[in-house]
Amino acid sequence: MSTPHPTRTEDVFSTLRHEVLTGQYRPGERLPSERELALRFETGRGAVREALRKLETLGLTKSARGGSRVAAVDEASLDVLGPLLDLQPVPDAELVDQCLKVLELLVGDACDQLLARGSEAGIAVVRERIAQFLALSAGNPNLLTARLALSQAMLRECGNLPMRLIANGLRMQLLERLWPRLPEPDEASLGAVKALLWDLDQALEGRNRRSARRALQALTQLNRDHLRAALCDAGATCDVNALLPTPPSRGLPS
Amino acid sequence: MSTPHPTRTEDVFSTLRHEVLTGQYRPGERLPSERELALRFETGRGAVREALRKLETLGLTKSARGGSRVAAVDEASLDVLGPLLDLQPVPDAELVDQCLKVLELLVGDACDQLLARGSEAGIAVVRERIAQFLALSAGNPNLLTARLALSQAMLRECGNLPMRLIANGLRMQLLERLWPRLPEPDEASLGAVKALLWDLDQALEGRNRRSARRALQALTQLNRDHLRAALCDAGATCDVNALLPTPPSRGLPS
DNA sequence: TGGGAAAAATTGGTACTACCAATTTGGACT
DNA sequence: AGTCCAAATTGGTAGTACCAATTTTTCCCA
Repeated sequence: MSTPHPTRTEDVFSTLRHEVLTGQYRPGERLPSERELALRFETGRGAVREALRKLETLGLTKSARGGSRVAAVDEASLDVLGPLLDLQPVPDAELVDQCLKVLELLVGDACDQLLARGSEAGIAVVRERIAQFLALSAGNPNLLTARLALSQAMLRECGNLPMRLIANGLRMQLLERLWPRLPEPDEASLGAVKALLWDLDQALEGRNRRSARRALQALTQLNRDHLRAALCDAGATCDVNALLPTPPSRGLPS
Repeated sequence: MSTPHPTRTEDVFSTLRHEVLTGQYRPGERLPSERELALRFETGRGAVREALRKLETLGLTKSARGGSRVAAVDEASLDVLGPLLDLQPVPDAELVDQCLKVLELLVGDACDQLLARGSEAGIAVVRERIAQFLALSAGNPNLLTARLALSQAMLRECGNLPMRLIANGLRMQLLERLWPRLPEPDEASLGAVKALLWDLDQALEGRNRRSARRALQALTQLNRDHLRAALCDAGATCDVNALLPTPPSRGLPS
């Protein structure tokens, strides 16, 4: 929003997206006509149309002859999460936590599937990632990258494509916004993480699904707590529902 | 694919999407120029550009001055799942099963969160949905709708927005393709479902998270088995990886 | 006065042209 | 071969014109 957008289409797109997400147009309401929008943004109708196609693909609007209408937010694509986090200067702690909860769920199940299928190669890959992380010392800038590579490997090796797509999408949108705010791990917490990772490694070696699950759970809980604290310190709000425009009144116009 | 697309943009979009998903362009490879595509589809460059914007929003391509390039499939949005299912006349049984597995995971956790938070109103809503289903008899065409309304209610009431977005997206894409193939529940299986739903209802009343979890798990397992059988009978393939174009060669061009 | 059908204005869909700026490509030169 | 520069290519934007579907308004008749 502060940086000038590289293209007019992107400008129109992100502005309209923001306006829809902030509820300036209520679900089912008509959007201004393309010609009006072109006039307002001082651009050609082509750029406006391209922006509308993008909104439509996100599931935020429906275009048809006679006019475009906005859709309810929870009918939208997962990809609106990022913009939703951008609505406030500091991402909403509750929403971030919900995302992490879903990620925890997915990674946990991925690990379970991995062990259940007994994919030797997959387990080996994941364990190698763990080893790579454990080899890093505090202050190493690659710590986060290594940590992410671990969960990514787990999701890849579990063989569940939808799971991978979801996790990738979530991670992308979160990372973009959270990277600068991620708490620098201090000695103590890094030690805790490493201990848990060591547990996880042992569980993987012993093909112990319950232990692995427990270690992963503790690991992500640690992450969630740290991140929530960091966000709240930064003055984050903590109420998802306040972000959403008008609770869907039953029976919106088709 | 069989039905003629309502607009030229949609035509170009779905055709290109199909070609990308079937691997006719390898990840990182350049797409034909907009002018070439316009020529090929016998349409104006505007329509082609709108289609490209949609592909870009899906995460399947990246456009920049100098040319558009296709991205790796697992960097795409969750919304490519539907088209991915369309690659074959009968949706791939394995992929569908993976989707259901994720849905099961989400609904299960939603139920857990619901009980954990002890939201009286939410629990009441869900129990009402259960009652509505139990009131229907075999052969009633609303059975499926009622069944879906149940899990939808659970996801809505659990208060986790990302979860709702994911589940909605998954369900939408699955339903569109699977609705005509959904197995008509016979007396016996309907009875089993109703018994499990009754269990679930009891668990909800008693705020018993473990029982609820178990009932839900059994319920979705039933669904998965039925659907997989139906798809395999219809001659579905059963190998997700065969669907994906070229396993991502490490280090694709930026 | 109310309802409904016809006419007018609006709107999205498509096509075509022209020009700019960034990138890519290919060849000339060192 | 390696480098650099210029030309061709490509995406981004602007503008116009027209069509077909939809919406809105108008007006007539019961």
